[in-house]
Amino acid sequence: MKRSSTVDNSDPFRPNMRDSKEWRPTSYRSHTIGQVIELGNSLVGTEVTICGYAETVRGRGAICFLMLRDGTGKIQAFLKKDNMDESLFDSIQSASRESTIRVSGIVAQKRPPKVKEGAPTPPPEYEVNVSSGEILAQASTPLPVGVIDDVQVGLDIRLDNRHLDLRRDHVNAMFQLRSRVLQYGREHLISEGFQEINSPKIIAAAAEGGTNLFPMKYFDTDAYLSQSPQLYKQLAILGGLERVFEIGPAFRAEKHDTYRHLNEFISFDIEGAWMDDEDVMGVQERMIFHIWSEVKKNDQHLIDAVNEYRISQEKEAVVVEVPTLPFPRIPYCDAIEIVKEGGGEIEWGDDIESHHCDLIAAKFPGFHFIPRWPMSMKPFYIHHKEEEEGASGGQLSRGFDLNYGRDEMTSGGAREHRVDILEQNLRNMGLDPEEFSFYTDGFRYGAPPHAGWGLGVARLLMVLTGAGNVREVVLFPRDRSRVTP
RNA sequence: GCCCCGAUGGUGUAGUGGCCUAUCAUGCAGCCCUGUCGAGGCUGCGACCCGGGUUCAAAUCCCGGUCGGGGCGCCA
Repeated sequence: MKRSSTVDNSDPFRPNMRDSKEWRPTSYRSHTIGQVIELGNSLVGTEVTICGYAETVRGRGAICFLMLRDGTGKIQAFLKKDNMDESLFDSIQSASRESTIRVSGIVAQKRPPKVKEGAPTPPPEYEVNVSSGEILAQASTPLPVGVIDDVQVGLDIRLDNRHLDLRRDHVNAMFQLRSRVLQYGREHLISEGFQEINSPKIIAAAAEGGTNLFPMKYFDTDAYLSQSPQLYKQLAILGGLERVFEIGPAFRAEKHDTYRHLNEFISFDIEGAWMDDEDVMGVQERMIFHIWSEVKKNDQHLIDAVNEYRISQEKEAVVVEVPTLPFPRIPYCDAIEIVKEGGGEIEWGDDIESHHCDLIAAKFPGFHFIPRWPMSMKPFYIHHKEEEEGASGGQLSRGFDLNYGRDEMTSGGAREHRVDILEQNLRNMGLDPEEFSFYTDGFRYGAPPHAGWGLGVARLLMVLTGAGNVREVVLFPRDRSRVTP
């Protein structure tokens, strides 16, 4: 992982939004703005061509300051009427904010700003003394939502104008973090021998029962959008792929409307042969440890961009605290006791609801696993051992959840590999094994014991970025009332 | 599916029956300023969600609708 460690992130003009050192020139620009910032002094005196959005255009008369921003950073372009074509100068000077502009000129060290007496001298900054340029596309006015305006915009309006919302530093940073989280997660799983697969999203039958599926027409037959890759990743394991993962969409036609639910979401799934629930909990905690460690090591500038906004909103800054391994395991039976001790009304066999999770989170504020749920509360494909029973005699399962605070991140478990028990589980849950023959047939010819989990990517990002709503960390969220943009 | 709440310029807000030809900020338009950097100064523009009702009088009260917010259930 390459990363410049010399960049001063405290400087607002050097947000270092992306590591752009290796980007090649394109037809439109010789350098990214991030490169001009990072290379700084070594570029002084050389001509560069940069492109970006006009964040501000200041000054009237014979000089003009154009703050240009691209996806890698921001830099000031300095325009002087004497140094360039007069009509071009006039048109850039009167360009609307967020117009895209290309400028060419010599890199120079900026004149230092006036500082208060006794204040430290800021580090040197660079600018481009423009000699030529071009307005690539003029932005309409007024902007439907401000990019740098000092007003709070509601989430709904922001999502209607996501293309502009994304131009805001902290929003952009959150999506860069999302990409990093997926990258580090992949890296880790590949290092443990997992291979990436893609399962079908158009399916014929109810995959697991339970949640509602979106129906669709597949030519002349009825089909559904997949609610989970669960059964297909198991089939991949039965086929000898040993360790697989998939990062893909899942669709649920539930009419929920909360900060943590969407009707389309990205599920980060794994499945591994010859593994049980403990084994895959280990994979998960190591993967989260790796993600957090790498973000802390490489991406503090992105966290800083998020925090700069949070502080302006008088919210607490987020801190990337790498969790210690192993994560606490709080078996379901113990969790019930904790809820009871905390004054919650709950009995063995009840689901642990959000307000119950608050009581557990008071004792275990970070990531924690809740293994060994009652079999009756888990899907048919979850494995159980007959001899494992709860305090009141109910059958336990090898299913687990991973929670952070009050929120569930993951659901997983050891899978049932014994076909006769699998079919009995289906019947116990009121499902017809015949309808699942595409799945159960996979178990008839020798099946390895296996285990896996599914992780909600946006929920994990909520923890990392402090976002209070999954919609913040999903580009174009799909919820009960939103299918556009 | 259940419960609670809300809707005022492009954006975010103040306004709980007459003081509203509606507040403030931001924005936008224009002018002034030859190195700004949260630029500054001046002038102007722009709004009461829709439909019905109560009242001498409705942004304000009532009913319906639409859209949105919060909580719950369910889940990842």
